[in-house]
Amino acid sequence: MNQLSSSESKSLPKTARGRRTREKILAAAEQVFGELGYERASIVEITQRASVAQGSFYTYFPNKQAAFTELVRSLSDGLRAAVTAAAGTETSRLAVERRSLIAFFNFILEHKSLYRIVRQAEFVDEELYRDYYRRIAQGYVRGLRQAVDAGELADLDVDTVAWSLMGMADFLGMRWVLWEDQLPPDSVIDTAMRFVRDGLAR
Amino acid sequence: MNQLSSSESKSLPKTARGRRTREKILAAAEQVFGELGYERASIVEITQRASVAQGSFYTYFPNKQAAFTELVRSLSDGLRAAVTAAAGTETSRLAVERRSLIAFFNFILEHKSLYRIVRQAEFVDEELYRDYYRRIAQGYVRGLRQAVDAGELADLDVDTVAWSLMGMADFLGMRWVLWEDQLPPDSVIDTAMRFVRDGLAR
Amino acid sequence: MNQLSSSESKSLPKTARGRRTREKILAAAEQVFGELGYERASIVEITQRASVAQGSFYTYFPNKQAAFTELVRSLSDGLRAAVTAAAGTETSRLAVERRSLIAFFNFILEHKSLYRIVRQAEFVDEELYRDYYRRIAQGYVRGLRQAVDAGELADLDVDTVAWSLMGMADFLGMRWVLWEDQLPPDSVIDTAMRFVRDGLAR
Amino acid sequence: MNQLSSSESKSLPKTARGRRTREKILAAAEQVFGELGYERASIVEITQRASVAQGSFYTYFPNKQAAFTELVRSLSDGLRAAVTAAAGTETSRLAVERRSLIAFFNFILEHKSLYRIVRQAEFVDEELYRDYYRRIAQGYVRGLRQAVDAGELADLDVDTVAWSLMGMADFLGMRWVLWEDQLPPDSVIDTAMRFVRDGLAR
DNA sequence: CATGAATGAGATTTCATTCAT
DNA sequence: AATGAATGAAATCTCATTCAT
Repeated sequence: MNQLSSSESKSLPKTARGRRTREKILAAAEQVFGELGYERASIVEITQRASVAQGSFYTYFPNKQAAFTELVRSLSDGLRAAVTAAAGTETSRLAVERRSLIAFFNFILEHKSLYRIVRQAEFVDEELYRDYYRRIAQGYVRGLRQAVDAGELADLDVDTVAWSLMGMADFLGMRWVLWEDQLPPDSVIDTAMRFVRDGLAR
Repeated sequence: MNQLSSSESKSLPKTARGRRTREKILAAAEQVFGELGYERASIVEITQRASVAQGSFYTYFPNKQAAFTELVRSLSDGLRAAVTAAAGTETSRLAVERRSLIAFFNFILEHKSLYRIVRQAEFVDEELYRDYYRRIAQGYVRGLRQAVDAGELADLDVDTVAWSLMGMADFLGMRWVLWEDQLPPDSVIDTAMRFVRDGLAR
Repeated sequence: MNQLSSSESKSLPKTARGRRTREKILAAAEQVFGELGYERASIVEITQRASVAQGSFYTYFPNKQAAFTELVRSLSDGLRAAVTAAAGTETSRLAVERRSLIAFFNFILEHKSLYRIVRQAEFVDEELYRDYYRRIAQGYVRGLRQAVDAGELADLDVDTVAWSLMGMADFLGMRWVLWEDQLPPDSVIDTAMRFVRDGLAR
Repeated sequence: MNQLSSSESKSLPKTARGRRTREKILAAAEQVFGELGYERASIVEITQRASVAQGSFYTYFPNKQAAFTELVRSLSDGLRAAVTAAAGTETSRLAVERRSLIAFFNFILEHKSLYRIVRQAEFVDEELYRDYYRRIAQGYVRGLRQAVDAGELADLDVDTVAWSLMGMADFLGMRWVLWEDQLPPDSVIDTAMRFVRDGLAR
């Protein structure tokens, strides 16, 4: 399910040493893309931070874009995994919502590059970018539909709600986690959850 | 419509011919920045589309970034003006909210470049980018605070709500207006407004 | 009929200065391609010899290949013009043949790069390369056909003869002009012409 | 068939396995050099086609050029052997000439890479390139001198004639064998031979 | 004001060759 | 002998910006 299926990699390393080098490059790429954006991120910068020669980049990636794409995919997978895991055994939709939101905030606190990388994706590979959001929306839709079916929520248009909730989370994350470099205070989470609870109530 | 606070412009043109040239360049820039993103947009491309010589760009803007900044400012102003105007004489917060939302959708339908330009701004001038959202948030905050004070809404943390509403609108606009190139169907707007109404109800 | 029809040029210079620069670059390119071959010829080397900045190359040619192509075309045109002019008012086929041969030798003595450039063309643009020879062959064919029709020559397969004569001239030119940097001695020319005379006699 | 005078090879393989690997590499090199030319041919491409690791190339050749040189030598030897063998027991110069020509056409039909490889040689190792032609010319000269001495041919300058004949053969081969991928039709060979016969007649 | 040429820094990518295993 | 990773120099090309006319 994860990035090993990514067929865009030039050639997956066959030795342990190779694997290590590839990881170093990807890690550096995450940093640099996050800091400078796709266009301003240069292979020189990436390889320097990874402490490898410029040419080594091309041992593992056919070009700049491929590394970027792999990064987006891998972050996207990581985020969805983290959020899914967070839901745990909760059953009430609202409890799941709260935990997911917190998991999301935690994830981006760890990977602050995510925001900037995803937003750059819009200009690098539009489909990739849309897919990122579509996939997250799908998660919301599935959860919401179940809850509606179970009579737990009002019978709203789940698509609209999914994108609304995603927008909320995204902007709260940007405002507090990204810009202030901290988890949002409880008051924010409580307010947001109350808003959601009532907005979706039957 | 555009306030001349833009102090980064070299010198505003004095002749009518100059003004026209400047406008042509800015219009071309909006197109090109929107299509290609800041980095990939080139002065050659902009001046070609504007049908002026490359050098003429520098008659009106000290550099690429200045033109971009002015564009962001001008779009930002335009958007806020449109939304404010839309509110009109409505008094109920919800009615204002609905009209604003629709005005927002209309504006970006006209200026689809707005999204892409604003998102590029993150990598060109971070302050500019944050300001764009902060200013819009301020508008929300003001309105919400009044409504809360008037007892029209529940006593929620207005900051959180402002960013949530902005996120909702932003994502719905992206999903329907930007990606599908149309105003969202009524069902979307209705669902969103119901959600807001109940979420904010006392 | 000449290179002004070459549509591959990025943009023909509009000013006198521009025209001069373009010429300087082409002249340098002829040198460098001739000395080093297409692949080893670098834009740096070309622009240095032309005493212009690297970027200026791209003001006049979209890429390395375009400059090369134009060069081949222009040399090809030059050669054919020189040979045609040399024939002058001679009427006997053999006299024309002798003058053409000498004109050919003179031309390549002036443009020793021609050989090497044309041979590189095989790897740069195969059609271009073939055209070069086909066009020259055409010239031979036309002349031969007339002479045959006039009963001046034996009724041989003109195509075969054309390519044979071209091959002879090419190799004699390579052996004496190119490698020894001199016009072939009279003995060579006389022998060759005697060979041709008898070989083609009725 | 290949003489091991190639002193530039690192060390000839001692095991059978080694010999096989070396051959695989050379065969691949012939292909790749023929298709892409010397500069564009890459070691990666060669070793991939030979199904060996990149490093293995350097087990058998000190560098790219050495492999190329060996290839040229080996093709050159092969060609001369084939042509010599074809002459067989013929005694008339013209009969020998005809058989040689046909043998030449046959050889290049089998080794179409020959042309392209030899022409690349001009830019890789000029001496090698000249030697290739000089050696072939020598063969012609020897044969012609004998025929002249035997009173079979007119007393022409054999050097000039040798290079002329070589040029003819080369161009006919290029035009029909290389470009049309077939042995030249009989009419071509007959015309060429008639031309030679009369041109060289006493 | 407007034009278009000129500049040169910097970016991506390729590839022969070396080296550790 | 063979493998595949690592290296780094060099090449092509782009483009914001400056300048002469």
